[in-house]
Amino acid sequence: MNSDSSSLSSRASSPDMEEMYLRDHHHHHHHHHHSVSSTQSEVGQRGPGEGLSRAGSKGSSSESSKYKIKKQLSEQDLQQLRLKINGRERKRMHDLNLAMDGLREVMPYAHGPSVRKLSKIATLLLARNYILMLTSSLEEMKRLVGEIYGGHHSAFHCGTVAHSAGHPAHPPGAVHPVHPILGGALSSGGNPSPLSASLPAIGAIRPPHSLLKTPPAPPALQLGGGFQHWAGLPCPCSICQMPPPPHLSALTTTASLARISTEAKDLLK
DNA sequence: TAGGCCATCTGGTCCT
DNA sequence: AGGACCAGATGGCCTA
Repeated sequence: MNSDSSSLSSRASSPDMEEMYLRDHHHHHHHHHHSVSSTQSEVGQRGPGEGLSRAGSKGSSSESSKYKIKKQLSEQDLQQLRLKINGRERKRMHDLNLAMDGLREVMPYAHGPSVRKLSKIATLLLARNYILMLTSSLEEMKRLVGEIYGGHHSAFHCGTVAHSAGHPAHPPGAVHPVHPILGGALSSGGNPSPLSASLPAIGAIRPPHSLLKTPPAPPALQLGGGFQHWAGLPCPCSICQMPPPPHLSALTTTASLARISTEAKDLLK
C-alpha cells in the first residue's frame, strides 16, 4: 500500500527544509513572477489564527477542546507545526506526482518534449483501459495456446477453461470469451460483446466520460517513437514476437493496440 | 473569458 | 501523539 511512498520517501523532512521551501519556492513547474501579494506561498504564510477560519469554517463540537489544546502551544510552535504539516503534505503530493509520472512512462502514448503530458485523470483512465486491454489480450493468448495444443498439455493451461478451449460449442462468455477489443467490440458498433457479461469491468471500458469518447476520425497522429510500437510495427517485445496463430489475424491485436493509442491521443488533447 | 488542470494550504479523520 | 490520507477551498496558468 505504501510501497510508493516507502520507496520514494527520502524522509528528510526537516522543518528547516520546509521553511526554506516556503521562503524560496514559488512553483518549480511554472515560472510565474508576481508583483502582487497573492502568491500561494504567501497564502501559506498566514498566521495560524487566520488559517483556522479560512477554509469552510466548519465548526464542530470538538473544536473547543482542540482549540484548548492548540492554545497551549505558542504562536511560534503552531507556526512550526503548520509548516511541518504543510511540508509533509507537499512531499506526499510530490511523491504522488512522481508515481503518476512513472505511470505515464509506461503508457502507450507518445512521450517527448513536444508532447504535452497526460493529465492525471487522463492518465488514470488510460491506464485502466490499457490494463483491461492487456488482460483481455492475455486471455486470448491463453485461449489460442490452448487451441493450438488441444488443451491437453499446455503449460498455459488457464485453469477452468482449457478443457473446452477451442471447442465450437463453447458457450459464449463462459470461459474464454472473445476479446472485447479484438473481437466484437472492435467493430465499435456498440454491440455488446459476450465478454461483457463475464468480465463486467470491460463493459465499463468506456465510461461516459468525455475524456474517453471515441474520436470520430482521428487525423494523422503526431506521436513520437513510442507510438510506432503500438501502431503494429515490428517490435522486439515478447508479445509482438510471439508467432501469430493461424486464425488470429494481425488485424486484431494490432487494431486493439492502435485503439489504445488512439485513445491516448484523444486524451492528450 | 470560461473552463480545465494544477499546486498548495488546511482541517478532519483514521491508523500505528 | 504523530503521520498518512482525504477532501474542500483558493488562486495561478494555459488554452479554446
